[in-house]
Amino acid sequence: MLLLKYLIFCAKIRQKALKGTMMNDKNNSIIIDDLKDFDIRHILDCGQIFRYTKLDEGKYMVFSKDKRCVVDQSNDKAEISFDSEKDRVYFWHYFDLDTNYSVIKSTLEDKPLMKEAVKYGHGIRILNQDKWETLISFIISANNHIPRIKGIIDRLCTKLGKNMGDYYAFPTSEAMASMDEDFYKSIGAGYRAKYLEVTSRKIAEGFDLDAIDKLDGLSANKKLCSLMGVGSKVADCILLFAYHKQDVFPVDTWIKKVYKDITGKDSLDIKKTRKDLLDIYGEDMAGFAQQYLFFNKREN
DNA sequence: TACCAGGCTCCTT
DNA sequence: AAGGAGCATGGT
Repeated sequence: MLLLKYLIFCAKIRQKALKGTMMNDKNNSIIIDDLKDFDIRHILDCGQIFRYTKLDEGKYMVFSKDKRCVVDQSNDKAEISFDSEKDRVYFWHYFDLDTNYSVIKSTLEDKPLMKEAVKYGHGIRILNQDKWETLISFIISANNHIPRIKGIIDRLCTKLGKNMGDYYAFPTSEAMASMDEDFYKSIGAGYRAKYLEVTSRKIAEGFDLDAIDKLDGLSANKKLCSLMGVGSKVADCILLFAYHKQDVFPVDTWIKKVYKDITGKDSLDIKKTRKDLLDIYGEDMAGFAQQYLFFNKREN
C-alpha cells in the first residue's frame, strides 16, 4: 500500500513538468514559457555548478562535459540555446525538465524553514550533471571559496580539456590521470592536488562510477568515500548533483547554521546532523530541501 | 590583517 | 570509534 502510494507520487512528479513548455527545433533551443519553477540565476548560483559565466543580466553560458549552452531569461520566458540539435535531449535532461518542481515545493512547504526557503529560491532546479565532472569539481570544493573553486576548474579545463573552438571541454579521466600532483598545484588546487592525482588515476583505471547508481544513499556515500579527497559531505554533493539521489543531505558550514536555526542546538556531530535532517525532510525529497535551504541561508 | 571557505586525511587516544 | 591538528590558497 505504501509502495503503491509512493509509485503514484513518483509518477506525479515525473509527469510533464512545465506546462506549456514549447519545443523549438528551428533555432536549436528549448523555450520555457512558464517561469514559476525556473530561474536561471537560482539554478546556477545555488552552489551545484561552478562552470558558467554571466554574459548579461539574466543571460548565462553554461558548460557541461564537452558541451555548452546559452540560457537567456527575460521577464516571461527563458530560452536554452545549444550549438547542435543533437544536444537537445542532453540539455532537456540536464535541466531536469521532466520533473515537476511545483509538486516538490508544495510537498515540502510545511516542513521547518521551507516556506521562506522555497519562496526565495523558487526557481531552483537540481541539474543532472556528469558524474566524473561532479566528482572532480567537488573534490576541489572542499574547504574552499566558491569564486576560487571556479578559478581552479577553469584553469583545469583550459590546460587539460579538449579545445572546442571558443571554449574548452572538461578534461577526461585519462587526461587527468596523465598529470601529477605538481601540475594540480600549479593551477592552484593547493593541498587537494594529491587527491586529484590519485582519484583521477583510480577512475581511469576502471573504478565504475555508473555502478553506484543502483545503491541507496548511505551505501553509495560509503563507496564514494573510498576515493581519496572524497569525504561524506563531498560524496553527498556528488550523489545529489550527478546521481540525483534524494536520500542524502550535504552538511557544510551553511547547513550547520540552518541546523541551529531549526533545533536550537549546535551541529557538533556531522553524522547525527545528516541523519536528523534526513528524518525531518524525508528520504524522498531531502536533497531538494537541502538545496533550497542552502541557497536561502547563503544569500540572506 | 585575520578569518573563513559547499572538509579531508592522518595521527592519537 | 572518536577527536583534533594540519592543511594551500585567495576572497572579504
